[in-house]
Amino acid sequence: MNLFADIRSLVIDALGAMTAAGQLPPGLDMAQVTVEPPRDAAHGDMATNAPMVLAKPAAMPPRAIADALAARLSADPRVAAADVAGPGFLNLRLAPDVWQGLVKSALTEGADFGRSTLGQGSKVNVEFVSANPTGPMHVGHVRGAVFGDALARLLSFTGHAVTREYYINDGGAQVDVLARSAYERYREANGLEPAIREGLYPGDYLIPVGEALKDRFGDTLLDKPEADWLATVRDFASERMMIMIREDLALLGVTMDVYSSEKALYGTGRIEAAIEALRGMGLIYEGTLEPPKGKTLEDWEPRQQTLFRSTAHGDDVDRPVMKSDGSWTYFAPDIAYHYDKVSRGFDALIDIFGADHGGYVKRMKAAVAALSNGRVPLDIKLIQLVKLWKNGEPFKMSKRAGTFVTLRDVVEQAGADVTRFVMLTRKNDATLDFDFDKVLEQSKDNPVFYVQYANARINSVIRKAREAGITCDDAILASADLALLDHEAELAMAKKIAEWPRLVEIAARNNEPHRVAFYLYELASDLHGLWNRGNDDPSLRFIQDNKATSQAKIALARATGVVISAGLGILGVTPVEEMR
RNA sequence: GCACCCGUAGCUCAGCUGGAUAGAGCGCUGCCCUCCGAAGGCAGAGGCCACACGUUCGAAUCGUGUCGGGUGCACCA
Repeated sequence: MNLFADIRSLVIDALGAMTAAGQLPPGLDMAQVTVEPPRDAAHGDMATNAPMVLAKPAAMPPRAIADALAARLSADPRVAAADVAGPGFLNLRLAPDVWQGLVKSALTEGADFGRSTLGQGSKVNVEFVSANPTGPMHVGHVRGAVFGDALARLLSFTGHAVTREYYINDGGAQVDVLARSAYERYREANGLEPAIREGLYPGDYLIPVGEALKDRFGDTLLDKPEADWLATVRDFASERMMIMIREDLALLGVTMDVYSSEKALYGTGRIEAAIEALRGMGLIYEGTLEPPKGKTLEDWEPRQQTLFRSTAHGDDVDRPVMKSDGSWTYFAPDIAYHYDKVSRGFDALIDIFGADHGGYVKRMKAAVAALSNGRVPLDIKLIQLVKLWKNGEPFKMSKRAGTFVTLRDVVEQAGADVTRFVMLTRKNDATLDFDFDKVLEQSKDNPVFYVQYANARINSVIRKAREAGITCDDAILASADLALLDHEAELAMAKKIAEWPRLVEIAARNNEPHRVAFYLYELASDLHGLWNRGNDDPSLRFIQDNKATSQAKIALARATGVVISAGLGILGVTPVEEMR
């Protein structure tokens, strides 16, 4: 149930009736008509801009439209008052039983309250993490993983058919480096001195890989030229790395539906097919790029290459798909991979990249636009850096080669729930401070705690009420006499709950899960406020002497809890029942 | 030089598809527990929404330009 959508329908219907009655000219476009909460609650419960957006096309003064519309809306029992304000705002005040009914809806719909059909079952592919399989996940990956997972949950909740996908970058030079690094650990496992040269991965995490190589191959790979073992060790090691990465993701509570391999694209003709598809559109040509301006490259020389005319779809310069030696650039398999996603029938693609890949956005969008004939939108969300803090100072990665702050470090220190929530308390394109001390603090400084505390208080009320012999099952609460919820503070709480379905849709439309985190904070704040008003005014306490009154008030608390649980569910955070 | 992101209270940040007197937390001042968890709440002070012009009935929001900060810029992924 989305009350804002319901009232918007009411407004649209009223406008239609006005048109039929000759009060408005026919053929007006109602798409711009909105119903939203006014900025100031004193203005009413909902406001519509209809008179103002229709004034010009209807060639009528906004107040005239507003007056007529107000008269019609007032006839609906849900509308307690319709006031024209300012230049032509129409402020609606809804009857208390609308809000009381909303509390009931939240209880009967439970975990489905706020669920939306916005996506209409459209198939959305969310590609995220996609870390190179060369080592454990580090802190830089965590935010992208959390964001992608929360976005996937949000889109599922709003009626999209979501596929979570990980693109394994196992086709480039970095997996060869991995292989050479693992080979040295293999030599070490065989009792030889490893030569961890400059440019190899020195991390300890490869020691067990070396031992596993020894278990599998004994000493048969020793003293052989690289060409004999490189492919074998590379496959073995990158497979090991992926196992480790999956374990890391599991620590965060992130799972993938599909893992796609870059390497698997080579030798299958799929890269060639994608490039040929573009060539068929006249978007592939042989040419030479200009040197970048304003930046002197000492070794720059003109090169004849195979280029993708990405400028035809909004990019700044054309991009090479093939190196001058005839091998593919990294961009070519990426094109093929996105071509594959398009041909799998997705209606929309979302890529989640680190902010350092910003320069890659236009060309990727150009490729998808071309390959899908503009049918499939690609949204690329760039995830900004996370700055770690500890003891009041920046927490630096150690300079010691190979020791960096891993995902595991973060999760073990802060916990998955806290990590996830905090990572989502900022827009994806703003840098985020992650303070190890603060995130574990039990105070309202810490938004995770604050929201969890609200939920714990709700559960505490229900516990106490049950001890007092009051039945508190959702079904019972939903059928309580909610007309007893008539205090302005209680109705305000219900109004905040009513915003949830609307908020979810806004967040989903913009691919912005952080809005959920901010909303939950506000919801928790309202709950804490209501709770404390019970100190001054005993009639606002949730548990009363009268059983029926108690149930009505507990129903409100429980409805709040339903939304907190649903919201935390989208963020992938477990609601706590009790604070410890 | 070009592209992308950002510029909102002392600090850290929200702000929807343009809407009314621009919000929250921290910090500062002062209050509230014989009362469901004070791990909380209430109130106050604090703003040229970087700047200029433009579009509009209306701009923090859209457009152009300037200034300031970040990031990325040929066959590395």
